[in-house]
Amino acid sequence: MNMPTQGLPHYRKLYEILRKQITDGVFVEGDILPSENELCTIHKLTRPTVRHALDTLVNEGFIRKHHGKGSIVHKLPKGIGILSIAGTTSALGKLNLRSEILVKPIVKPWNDPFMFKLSETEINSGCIYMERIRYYNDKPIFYDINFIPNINMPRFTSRIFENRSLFDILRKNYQIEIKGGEQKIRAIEANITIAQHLSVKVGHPILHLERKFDTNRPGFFIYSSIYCNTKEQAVFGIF
Amino acid sequence: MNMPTQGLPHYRKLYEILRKQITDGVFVEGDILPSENELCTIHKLTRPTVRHALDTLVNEGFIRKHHGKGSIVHKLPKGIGILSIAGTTSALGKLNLRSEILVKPIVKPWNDPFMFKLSETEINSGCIYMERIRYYNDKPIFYDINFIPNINMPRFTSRIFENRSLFDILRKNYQIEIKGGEQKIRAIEANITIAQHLSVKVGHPILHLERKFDTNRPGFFIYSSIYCNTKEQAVFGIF
DNA sequence: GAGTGGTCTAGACCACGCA
DNA sequence: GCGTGGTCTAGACCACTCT
Repeated sequence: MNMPTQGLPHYRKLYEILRKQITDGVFVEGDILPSENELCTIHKLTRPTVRHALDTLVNEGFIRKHHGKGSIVHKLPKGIGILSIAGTTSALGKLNLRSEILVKPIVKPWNDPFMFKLSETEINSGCIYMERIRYYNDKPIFYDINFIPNINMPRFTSRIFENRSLFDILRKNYQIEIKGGEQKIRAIEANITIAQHLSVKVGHPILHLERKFDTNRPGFFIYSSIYCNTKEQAVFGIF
Repeated sequence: MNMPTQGLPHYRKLYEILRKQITDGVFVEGDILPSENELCTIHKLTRPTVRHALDTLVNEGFIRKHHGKGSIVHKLPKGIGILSIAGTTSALGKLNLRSEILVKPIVKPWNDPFMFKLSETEINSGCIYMERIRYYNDKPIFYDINFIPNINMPRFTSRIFENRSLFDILRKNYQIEIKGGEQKIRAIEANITIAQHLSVKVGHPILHLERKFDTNRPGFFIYSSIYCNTKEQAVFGIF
């Protein structure tokens, strides 16, 4: 399940260790992590390296630092965290997240117009298209449509996605890492399609996220259009 | 208008310089910034310091780094950027943003229930409450309600807010800096109050953000509930 | 005063992109 | 091959918090 820490830079290894300890409950909300100097001696690293790891945890909202006190574990979000989440950081509460493929990956031309500006290369290659529903506590919460450039993605359309993270597959089979991204956020009314997929009435307010992910492949971006029913569960973000 | 750079750490000064050059158009989308080594010699700094400044710009979406190439200026968001924006980073497109006070700051007890859990100290102190409408291109886009703990905030209720940033006033008059925060995001239907303030029909889909800001004062948080009409302008975020 | 995180220096070696 | 950013070391001094 977990990725091996071999080959990763030191600060990343330490990050993964501490992150796991927090999500596993070794450290809980309000706990103080070992001090930077202690982490240095424990892991045989120097302070800039340790601080790099801690900075990442701060950016992702797992800890907060307090000058003169220490690094304090922040409360884990109670809602569904899909914002500000990138890289190996996967959605929180994933134990309760189940996904179901609505449209299996197929190769087709890009939608026109598209939500983001595309490069010539992207347009000429076409895209791999798939639709998914994600359930939270057995209720359909997310209906997402994904667009992946059809550039050097062998056998992608025949892979099994059920209950597997799209980003996990991209990382493990194609060595594609998500480095960041941007998104447009809107509140819209559910149309007939969205209403059916999310089990709501037509006209129900829906959160719409249009996202563009940066990857470690230059010029290679992943796009998602996500419709989210926030009636019972808010989407959670940090900044 | 601009804050003086005296007293700021070196990496922060360099950040402010580069950020201004980007927002002022000295560097435009696609331009490559001077290399890290060049910035070192220009500003008489060492690489970790320069990198710290660049890291901040990356986190806020102003630049992207490409291994072996350089730091490339990212396109500035076209929508309204109020997510992932903290500290001295103010909203983009602010030239077109005008704000109007709906309810002048008054001291009152906290709403019960409140959108976030409050500490005993916060509850016992009461809060400073104010409501605002913000216009984008002369259309009402944001209706926001702000809650500030009434702890050591002399003369706050008599200050002039019209067209001034709340965060600017907090920084300049009370030395309060925003360090980060968290938010809950929902799509809701406009009720009668929201509909009036944002000039939409009752039932119109509205983006609702409930935000909690961390500050440099320990235990001191700012809270905002923001209703946003995203019909014409999406809200923009980076991650 | 002791310990914490915040800032900074002055180097080093590596992997990547490009000509 | 060269310049770029990515990682890392081994120190240093300061400001803040708590006792």
